[in-house]
Amino acid sequence: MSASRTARERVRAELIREITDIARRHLATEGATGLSLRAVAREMGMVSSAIYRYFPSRDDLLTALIIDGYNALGEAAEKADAACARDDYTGRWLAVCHAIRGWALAHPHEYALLYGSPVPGYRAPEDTIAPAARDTAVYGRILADANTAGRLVPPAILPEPPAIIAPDAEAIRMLIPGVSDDVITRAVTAWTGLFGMVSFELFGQFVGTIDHRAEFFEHNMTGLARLLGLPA
Amino acid sequence: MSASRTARERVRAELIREITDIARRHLATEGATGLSLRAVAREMGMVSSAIYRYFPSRDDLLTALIIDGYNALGEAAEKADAACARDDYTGRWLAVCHAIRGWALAHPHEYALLYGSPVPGYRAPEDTIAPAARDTAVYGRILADANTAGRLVPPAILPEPPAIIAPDAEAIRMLIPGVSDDVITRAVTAWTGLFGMVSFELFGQFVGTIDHRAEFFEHNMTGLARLLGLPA
DNA sequence: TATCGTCAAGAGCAGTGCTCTCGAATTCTG
DNA sequence: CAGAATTCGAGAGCACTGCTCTTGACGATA
Repeated sequence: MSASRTARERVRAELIREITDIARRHLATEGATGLSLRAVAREMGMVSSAIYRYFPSRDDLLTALIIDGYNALGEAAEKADAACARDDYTGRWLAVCHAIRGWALAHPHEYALLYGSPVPGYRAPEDTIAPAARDTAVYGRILADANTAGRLVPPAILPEPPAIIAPDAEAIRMLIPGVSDDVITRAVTAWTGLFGMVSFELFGQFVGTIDHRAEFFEHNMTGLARLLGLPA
Repeated sequence: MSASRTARERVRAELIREITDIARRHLATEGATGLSLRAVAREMGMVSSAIYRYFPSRDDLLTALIIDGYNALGEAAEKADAACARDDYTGRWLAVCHAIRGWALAHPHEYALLYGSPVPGYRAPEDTIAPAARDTAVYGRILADANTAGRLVPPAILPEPPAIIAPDAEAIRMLIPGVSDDVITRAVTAWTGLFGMVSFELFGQFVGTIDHRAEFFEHNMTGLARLLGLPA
């Protein structure tokens, strides 16, 4: 009986996959607000109301795309990290930076969906949290590895972090075990700096000022690596 | 004759102001995609088509709001800077950081319009470029002042910027006259780091990890000040 | 074979941006 | 000052959106 049941479920899963594929294509060309359930249905040769059998609302379809996006970005980061020598910590950091930037440039609308302004009226459900942490997990592992190898030596140019942020640091330490609060605040600085730079480039803030964006990015990420205390 | 002419123009200008005011209120509550010309017209007791006499399209209304937003943010930065002692360069930088973060937290949807994902199908016209540079002008002045006073001493922990970014640095030097290419790349790092942190906080990336956001922000901006070479 | 759940289709509601036309008011001109 | 020209608000209408509800058909299950 489960055979016939899975038969139904299989065609259902296949349809869901087809919907998300088309939706992702529309998202890539039109952007988030241009994503229309009716247009997706039209392309599938379906009537619009039929889509609602598979996605109860537009937001649910958006959620599926967001989860896919986080996973794709996380996978890109993982692959870039895996291609480096394990003890080349700076190289791993830079590889992840370039992977994230590269993915963002290749999928601007998807990146905007993940790290841009939240879609109004849309509230990210719990399901998106786990995949969202996939790239930061890669990042944390690099820093933790460098730290345990004794290769994370932050330059003493910063004041000590205030004691009040200790609980926050404790939470972040789950991703970067073994490091000091000082390293954790530096890690947040570098991480936000990375995405700040990618977002500025992608959202047009560099138009007219910075042309050699890859080189500028590379240099700045190297600088953040130094601030983190990664070896030169 | 110019009196009667300005009579018409005056009521026209007044109506435009009223439209943008209502639109800004709607934007603040509903967000950019929730901004509806018909809703604005309804609130004005106008019929929807009449709005098009004043704003040829929704994008034009959006452009007006964007320009207003850049000016409001720039003014907040200017005021924060002006309230500091001229030779307290670190204090001025921190004041501008907090002003920008404060404005962003107070006007999240407007901030998203300026620094979030670009509205799909919307192309920023030339008119937005000048107001957009208002806050960066404040920033550049602080660094230039510190530099001419000999109080900008960047710690020697970074490699030299590659020669290929020299033309970009030259363009940016218009905002921060007199500084080296090295300082310019650091300035970009700090500036993108500032907005990266504000965007992360505003767009929900810190939910569940960082709770003491003001303190975390303050500490990280202080760190970026050190990286810039501003005095302790 | 009869039943029951799943599904696509269609109509319909309320809303959107935007265009067009048509009178009325207002401004400019002779 | 009268007539011409311009500007403006109102209304209807087009094509589109997300979403709901009902209807009828198909296929799996007992």
